[in-house]
Amino acid sequence: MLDRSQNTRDAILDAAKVLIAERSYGAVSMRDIASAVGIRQSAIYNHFPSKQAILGDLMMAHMERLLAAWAQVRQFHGTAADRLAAFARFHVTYHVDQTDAVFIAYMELRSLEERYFEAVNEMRRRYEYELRTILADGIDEGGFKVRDIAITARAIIAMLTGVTTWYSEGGRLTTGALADIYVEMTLMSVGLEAGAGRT
Amino acid sequence: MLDRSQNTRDAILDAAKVLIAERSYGAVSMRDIASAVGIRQSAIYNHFPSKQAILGDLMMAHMERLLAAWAQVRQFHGTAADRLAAFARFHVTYHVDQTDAVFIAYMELRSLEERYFEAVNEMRRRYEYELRTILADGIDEGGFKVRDIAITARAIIAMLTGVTTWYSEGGRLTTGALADIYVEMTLMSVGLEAGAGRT
DNA sequence: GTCGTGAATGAACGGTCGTTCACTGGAATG
DNA sequence: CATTCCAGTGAACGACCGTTCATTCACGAC
Repeated sequence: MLDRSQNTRDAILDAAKVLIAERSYGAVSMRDIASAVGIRQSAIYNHFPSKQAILGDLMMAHMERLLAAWAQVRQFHGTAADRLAAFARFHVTYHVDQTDAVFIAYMELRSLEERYFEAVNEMRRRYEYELRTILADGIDEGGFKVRDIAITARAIIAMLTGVTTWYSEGGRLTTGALADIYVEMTLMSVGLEAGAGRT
Repeated sequence: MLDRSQNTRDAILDAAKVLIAERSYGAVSMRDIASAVGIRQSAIYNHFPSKQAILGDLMMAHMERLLAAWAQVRQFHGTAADRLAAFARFHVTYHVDQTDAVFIAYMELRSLEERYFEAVNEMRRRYEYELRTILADGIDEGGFKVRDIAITARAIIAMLTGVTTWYSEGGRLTTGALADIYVEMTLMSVGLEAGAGRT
């Protein structure tokens, strides 16, 4: 049965995600992961060829899901301000639900062997490029005050991603209210008035 | 002679800082650190009681230096916009020269045993409080558009600290020009016009 | 009912981990 | 010159690491 195999595989990925986010890749052993799943460590090798492959799979899957989710949300029409607001809202709301995966993606890049590293980095570039395009359009349309597209894009992504380092589910704000604040700060950070970007 | 001991101790801290930033705490062994210093692993125990103590010392020292450096720069006079600009400029220029230490401080918090963790976290809170005070003053004076002081403070710090994840010394921008861009984005992110904050 | 498939097991491998300890040797002190 | 001091050594410790492998066992297909 394919399902049984897939279930175990997913359980391994889930357990690894939580454990690695908690303790870091180097501090989590195959025995830890196996024990969290309820199997012996040797059984993991029926699903993954190595510990590295688990980390690689985790990070590749995370970036692929991120790009796919954004592709479903992005709009090519509307003003650059609207699209920037949409990007900021998407980034915050998507990341807030995936703090473990985000943490690993930003933290364990250096633990990745080169073949995985290159692929993950390429996807990060593609994602950043989406924001750069919006910024460039906003400058062309006028209205955006951006001194350096590359730095501004990274600054915005760093600001938005920062939410994952302190957000906890039981907080005083709903995800929507939280996103509102970040959207407004993002718009203002490129010189737009608060309230621009109606999305 | 106290000097010889102190030199070795500092060399251990320096080597550990570079190695841990490169590979993460869990992936660096006492043998790695000792070999980078040019001694055997057992000699480290003449200077530190444990591997944890090295990490703890590294992070405590980093936060203490950060707070001390800010204390030397901060001004109590001037408008809130000026002080916000000064904070942003300080944060970027200070962190750009210490990417290893910053990386470790934000990355290996979870690797810290509780007694170190609490102390380091308390210093982080103190630093964040400095920014919160400026934001609160800016709201009182009028001119700052801030919806939530706590979130805005964290968003700004995340944005500014992000510089350490991609900055490399041979880049196309001088530190000053880089800081200019971040200062402007910070000011705009709280609703000030570009060019406010003359520092 | 037999067979093939593949997930899971448990023991074992060579290696590395953090840490300990009896020791050595050279410099500082009297 | 004799003594104290301590950074540094090298071997060893028990534990744990990622990985391998012969084996077991439950299952769906014929």
